[in-house]
Amino acid sequence: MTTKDPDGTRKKLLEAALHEFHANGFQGASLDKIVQGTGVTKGALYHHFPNKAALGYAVVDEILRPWVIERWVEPLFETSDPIACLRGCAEEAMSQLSHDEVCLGCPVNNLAQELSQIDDDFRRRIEAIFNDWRAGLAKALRGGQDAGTVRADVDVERTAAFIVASLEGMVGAAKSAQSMELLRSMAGVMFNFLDGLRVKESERVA
Amino acid sequence: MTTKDPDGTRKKLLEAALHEFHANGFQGASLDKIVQGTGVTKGALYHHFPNKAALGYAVVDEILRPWVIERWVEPLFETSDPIACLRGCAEEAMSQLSHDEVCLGCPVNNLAQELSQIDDDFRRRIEAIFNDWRAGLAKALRGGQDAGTVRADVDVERTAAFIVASLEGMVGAAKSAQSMELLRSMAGVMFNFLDGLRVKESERVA
DNA sequence: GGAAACATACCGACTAGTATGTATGTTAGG
DNA sequence: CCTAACATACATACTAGTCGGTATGTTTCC
Repeated sequence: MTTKDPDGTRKKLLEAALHEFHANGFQGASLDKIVQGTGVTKGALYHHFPNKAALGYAVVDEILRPWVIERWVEPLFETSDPIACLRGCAEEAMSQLSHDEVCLGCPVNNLAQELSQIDDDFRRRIEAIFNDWRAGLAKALRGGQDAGTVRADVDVERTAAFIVASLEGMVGAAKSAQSMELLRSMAGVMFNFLDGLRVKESERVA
Repeated sequence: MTTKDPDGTRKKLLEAALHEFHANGFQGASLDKIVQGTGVTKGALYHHFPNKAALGYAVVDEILRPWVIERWVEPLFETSDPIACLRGCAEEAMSQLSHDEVCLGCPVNNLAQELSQIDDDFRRRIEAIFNDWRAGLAKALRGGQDAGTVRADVDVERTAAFIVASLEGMVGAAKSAQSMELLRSMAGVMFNFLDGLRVKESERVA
């Protein structure tokens, strides 16, 4: 230890924990391995977090939630064409995904599926992320309706929920198949579905 | 122990293991708890299965795989309207789902998401189930095209993959939200999507 | 300014408990 | 009577979490 750096130590622990959780799940994650990777010690870990669960909660709240919002929600804030915007998010996410990352899946959904039934505090925190996402997407679709890019008969809340669930399902399927190709195939169908939500040129109100 | 019953013992172990895995995940499952529930002892367990992983593999191969095939694939075998058939499967599945079961999610996808990255033998076995499902659905869609119920321009393989992934994603989202209502909402959007795959009445070839 | 008093950050060996898996003993049945 | 089927007791490894102790900062007060 060269010098005290509480914020840095905390951040290192969160990052290391995220990777360990992503790779092994929360239950499979070992605190010893987490601290080994950072050089930080267990004493420091328990100085910053009262227990393993609290470390997990902090990872969800302080890393995953901002990450999802930044990548998937904020881009939708000021667009009149949410469908194109969403497609852009998806394509960017896919383009940045390595083979290894495909095999690891979505860290948020991994935790959701592993822990929802086991730890209700975990579940609520993760659900907050999905709620933000669904709400942001629904609002953007609504905006698209106002702007005339999205069909008026689309139920924005339900459609948003379906889209978010499908995206996570696709990532999960690709993870299980270890196949980026499968992910891209399914994305193609999803994009067709999204196009089906558009106002058709022939129906366009000038 | 009143009498010896190897097949029965084995089956009891598989059922108990399935429930433990479903409730706590594979890593979170305890062999002691599994045997406690059945009255069978640990010696019997290790007589029938060399280790915990083998027990898990057997659950996937001998319980989950037949279960998925029976519920989701076989009904598609002899139908000329796969879209209606699939919808029927989904609605039946939803109608039989209790609140607790919604919170537990799909046992197949739970294991897939938990273990794909950790144990490749697990992953391959689970992937075999999804492959069967996707292939069966794709074949049925193809049959629907031949029968004139499904549009000819539908890419059956990719669409099948998307549908399976979306279904699992929806169940996973409902699990995280602990909400049957959300599941039904998303199902409505899914059914609309499926209807979009139909040959429209106006385009029907007599 | 400087030292005492205190607070925060961090260290790492240790404990108690639990997990899977094993070794050995007992029983039932062809 | 011999082997498969089961039971019990135990070994071993690993886990989360603890606790006494140390080092670095920060405040207080003469």
